This record gives sequence, C-alpha cells and structure tokens, in this order.
Amino acid sequence: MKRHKDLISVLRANNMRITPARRALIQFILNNKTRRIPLREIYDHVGSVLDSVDRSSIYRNLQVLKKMDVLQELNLPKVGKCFQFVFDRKVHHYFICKECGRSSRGKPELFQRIEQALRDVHGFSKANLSVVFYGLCSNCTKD
Amino acid sequence: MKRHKDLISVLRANNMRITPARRALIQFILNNKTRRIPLREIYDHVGSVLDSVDRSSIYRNLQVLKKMDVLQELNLPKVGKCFQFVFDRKVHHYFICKECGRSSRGKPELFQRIEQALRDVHGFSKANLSVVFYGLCSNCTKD
DNA sequence: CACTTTATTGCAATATGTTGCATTAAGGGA
DNA sequence: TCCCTTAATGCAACATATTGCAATAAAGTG
Repeated sequence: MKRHKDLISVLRANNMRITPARRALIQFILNNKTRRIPLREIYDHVGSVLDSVDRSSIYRNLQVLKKMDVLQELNLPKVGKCFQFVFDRKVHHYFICKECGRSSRGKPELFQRIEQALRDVHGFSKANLSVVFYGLCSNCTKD
Repeated sequence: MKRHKDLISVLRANNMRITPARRALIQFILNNKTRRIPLREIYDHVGSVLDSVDRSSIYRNLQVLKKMDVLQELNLPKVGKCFQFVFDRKVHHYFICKECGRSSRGKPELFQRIEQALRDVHGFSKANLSVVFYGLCSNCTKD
C-alpha cells in the first residue's frame, strides 16, 4: 500500500468514513512517507490546511491509523513523539539513541536474524511486529 | 545494584543529593522491583507518603533515574506509561502486545542471539541496550 | 434527492507532562 | 557548628494529551 487511493479503500473496508480532516492527514503522511514526522508538524500542518481541525480529532485519527498499522509511533528522545508511515504495513525496526535521539533503520538482515531467533526461542511467529532498540549511537558512546 | 544503599551511593557519586522526595521515590521503586509500575501509582504513592511532593519534582526525578539507567520507561498500550527497575543496570527486553497491552520478558537466550546479530550485522556492541518488541500476543492473534 | 444510521467532529472539561525562576536545603569545607 | 555553593524543590504558567457528549455530516438505502 503506497498510494492514497489504496489507503482510502482500506479505511472504507473498515467501515470508516473519509472526512476532510482525515483526507488532509493522510495526504500529509503520504507526502512524507520516508520521514519520521514529528507530531508537532502533523497538527501544525493539518490544523492549517483546513481552517482549523480540532486537536482532539487529529489525535484520534492518529490513534486510528496506528491501530491499523498504517502508522508506527516512535518516541525520539530529543525530537519527541513522531509518526512513521509503514509501507505495506510491514515491520519497521529502529535504533534510537538515548542520548541524542537520533534514529536509524536496522538492516533487513538484522531483522531476519531476529525473526529467526524469535521463532527458535519463543515460538513467536507473528508478522507485523516492530522492534525498537534503545542504546547509544557511536557518536554518543563515551568511554 | 539491588539495595537502597547501593543506589544512594551511585547518586552521591554523580553529585546528586538525597532529598526526602528522592528517598521516598527510590524506596517505592525498590519495594516494587519485580513489577512494571504504572506512573500513576508512583506519584500517587510518593505524593502521599510525604505530605505532597510536587508533580514536577516526581517527573524530574523519574527522568534522572531513567538517564542513569536505573529505570526503564515502557509505554504499555492499555496501562499507559510505566517504569521498571533495571537490576544491575543491565538490559531488559520486552514483548508488548499492541492489542491488550500485556507485556512479558524475553528469555535470556533470545537476547544473546539478538546481541550476536547486532554485532555481526551492525558492528553494534554497546551494552546497556533495551529492546522492545511490539506485536500481538497469542491471545490477541485473531486469524 | 430526501431520509436514516451512526461514525466523526468540535467543544469544553480534565488529565498529564514540561519549563523558568525564585527559594530552599543538601552536603562539603572552614 | 556555621557558612557557602549549587542541586533540587515548589509554584505558576504553559504545553500536550485524553474523554464525554451533543451536534454534524458521511455514506448507504429507497
């Protein structure tokens, strides 16, 4: 799922309605697919496109999209709460530096190894899993 | 580090002072070592032991202990924000169910495998790393 | 198009979390 | 024990997030 249209029909399928506020939100998220978008930006933007969507509606819609696994929520130490579009509703996994808050994606190979370990050790095979590593990045590691 | 005394001396070593509020907080956390304590409980308790410690002080102290890797912060879906005492300031890793919010610890073996994969794939060897898995527990997996 | 159902919104009240600043008191030194 | 430095507190203002409820409007039906 990469396109607006697709996302809309998923919403429809789940008996959800396409309101202007929701459309604007989806638009903005898809325009920023590749970024972790700070929450602040989201409601600044959505609140300004239409002449003011209430804060509560924005929050509610973010929760909805999160529950649908369209968005992943990340709490980056310095930046604060962010949302990341999840391509094809597949897994994302991140390294987040506790110190500076920078985040980076793990290599696919890492995730394969982790999945394997999860299967072996815990018999856990559910797809749609997100993994977040909190540690120190190489910059912030002071010995 | 398992005892009050030890924790106190770590604070001292970091040029931090032992105030009544801080003492009460540490006491409470150590009395609940084995649990993930909901934030709510923490400030209800600490706020009542002494006749009222300000909200802001409690938050600030929690942040301090988190930065020292004495506490790990977890955001459990239903329960909300929790804090977990980190034995010996070593890693904790969790499975958190997106649906029901229940969480459980991973087996040590899993973590060893993950550490190994991190070394192999990313050359990432920093200790004191926490790993959080978000997925669906077996109860909430509906096919 | 008019009508009905009910998901979604806006609003207001409330809960939760953060920050700046003047004041207090912990803890080390004389 | 008194004094000094400055970490930590309380307070107030503010920012961020959640919730209940009445009003609105999306979308299916005749």
